Amino acid sequence: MAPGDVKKTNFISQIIEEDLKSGRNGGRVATRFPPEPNGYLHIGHAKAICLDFGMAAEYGGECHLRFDDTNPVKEEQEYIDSIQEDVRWLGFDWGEHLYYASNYFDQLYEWAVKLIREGKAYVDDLTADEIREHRGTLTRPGTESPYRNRSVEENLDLFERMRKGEFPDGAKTLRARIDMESPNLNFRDPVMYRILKATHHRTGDKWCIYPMYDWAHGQSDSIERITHSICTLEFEDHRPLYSWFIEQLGIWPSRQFEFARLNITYTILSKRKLLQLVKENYVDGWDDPRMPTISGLRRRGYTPESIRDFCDRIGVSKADSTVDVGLLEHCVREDLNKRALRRMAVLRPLRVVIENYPEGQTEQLDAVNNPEDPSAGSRKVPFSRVLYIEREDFMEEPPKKFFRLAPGREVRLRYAYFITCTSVVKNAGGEIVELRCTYDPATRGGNSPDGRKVKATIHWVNTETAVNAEVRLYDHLFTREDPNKVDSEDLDWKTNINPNSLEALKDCKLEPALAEASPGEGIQFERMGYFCIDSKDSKPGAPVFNRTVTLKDTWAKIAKQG
RNA sequence: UGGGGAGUGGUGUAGUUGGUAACACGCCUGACUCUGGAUCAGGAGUUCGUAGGUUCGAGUCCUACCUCCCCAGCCA
Repeated sequence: MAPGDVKKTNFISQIIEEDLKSGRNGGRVATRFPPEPNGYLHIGHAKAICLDFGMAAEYGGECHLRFDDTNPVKEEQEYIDSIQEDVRWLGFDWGEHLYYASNYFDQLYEWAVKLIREGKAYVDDLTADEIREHRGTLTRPGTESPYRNRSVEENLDLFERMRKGEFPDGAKTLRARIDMESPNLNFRDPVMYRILKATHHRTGDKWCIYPMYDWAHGQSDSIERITHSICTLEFEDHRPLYSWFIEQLGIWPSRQFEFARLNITYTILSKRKLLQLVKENYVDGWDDPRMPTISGLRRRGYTPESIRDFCDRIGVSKADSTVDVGLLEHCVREDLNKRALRRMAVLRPLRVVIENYPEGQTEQLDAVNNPEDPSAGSRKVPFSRVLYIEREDFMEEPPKKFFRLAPGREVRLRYAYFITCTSVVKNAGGEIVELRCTYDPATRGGNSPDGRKVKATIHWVNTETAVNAEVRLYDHLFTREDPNKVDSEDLDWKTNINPNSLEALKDCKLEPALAEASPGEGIQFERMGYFCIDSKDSKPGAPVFNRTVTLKDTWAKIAKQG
């Protein structure tokens, strides 16, 4: 945050401040980020992480990382590892506070027994289908299960035997005994435990009954003395149940607060759908640079700072909304502009021969590393008679607003010389294969002693010393602003996948200094955008670069308008 | 048709004792520039979902209505 900026507040921080003022939790603030380890974290989670950890940090509290691992059939160690890596990479530290809901299985079991003893929970023999039928509908009340009024002794015995594994999966459930006519469906005797004879990634085969979300989450918060349990809007209906369990148990009163989840244009943020993209090979994996996952953004070249800044700017509210993906892009540009070294790289090469430049001669020219940061210094760039320039920087018949190279026109080669195009060489197919130019030796370094101005400066790479590379250009993964919008019912969101979201250019020419680029380092290819080494596919001697984001491009805008 | 939420410029948000709406992104001008980048200066755009009401005065209070989102997993 720049000095002078006003600190951003949101309704959550206001609640915390009021609680602090009233001394509600003894002046203590504890939050938690509770991912289920069934997928990789994405930018939507980053919003939650920034909020959870951010609030704790702002008010001198603590934020726990707690894995909500109550469903062994969907959860894996791989996800636990990636989640920890991503949270750390984003810049947050949970210190000693790493927990698992599965740590509390024993306590949860005891509390369940307590509720059974008090007649507030019972073992139900209804099948899943029957439970659904008995639940009623949104407008019709449910009906009570015939097993609802079993004796405490019978319930205790049955529950114990459920735990011992005497019944097959799905044969019985433990349900809270609340109100089958409640207008809030969550109160119609919610299932607390189901039988699942699955090996848990942490508790192994110790358990064959596993707690449901509603029964596990609030109690876990309470055990950890979480003061502000922040979650997304779809859990609003669960809040009364969250509080009900805590109240019945008489345990420490954690409270839940809900905010609107993040949506971004041209982006899908649903773990289920992202998993589908991975499983069905629409992308290269969870960390495909086109994915909105933290690992995908990292591989794409986004910085943790830029993601945090983004989360800061979008704010926190309870209104459903969709953020323009352009804001995310703006955040990386702004961050990278300050720190990225500038380099020259020609993505779509066009040969240029400087006819009046001595054959066999090479000179080293000075080039600034970062105009935004004088301390970044400068480097030498080799120049000689035959060069590459960007194909799109030349037009044989330029429209009025095109300032770059054209027959008879003079432009500046960045940090080098003014050149003038004298002729165009084409192949049999009429395709331009080479440009013949002359240079003005007096403009060495890029300035003309006679004060002559030129309308454009273009980048270039010396042919003899060029490093060959593959460069991957990315576009939005979806063609529609709202990927979930389809024109007819028989189409699904996958029909909106952008077939051109990846363009791999294999014949790119880089200046020599780029041979030493290291992964994780954001680099600006002058006039083309910000790029970084691909952490997976790049090899020494065969570099692969990913385009993080383009530079703002006024010409592209003009060209598009026609 | 039950319950729970939300509606402020194109987008996201701020607006906390009611006093004629602000910030960011985007957009448009211009200046400057060896990146059509960056930077700087300026500009357009909202009357606050709708209709009433209270009040000298309402985005802020009241009433009614409209629209959108979420909930009928032994998922989280």
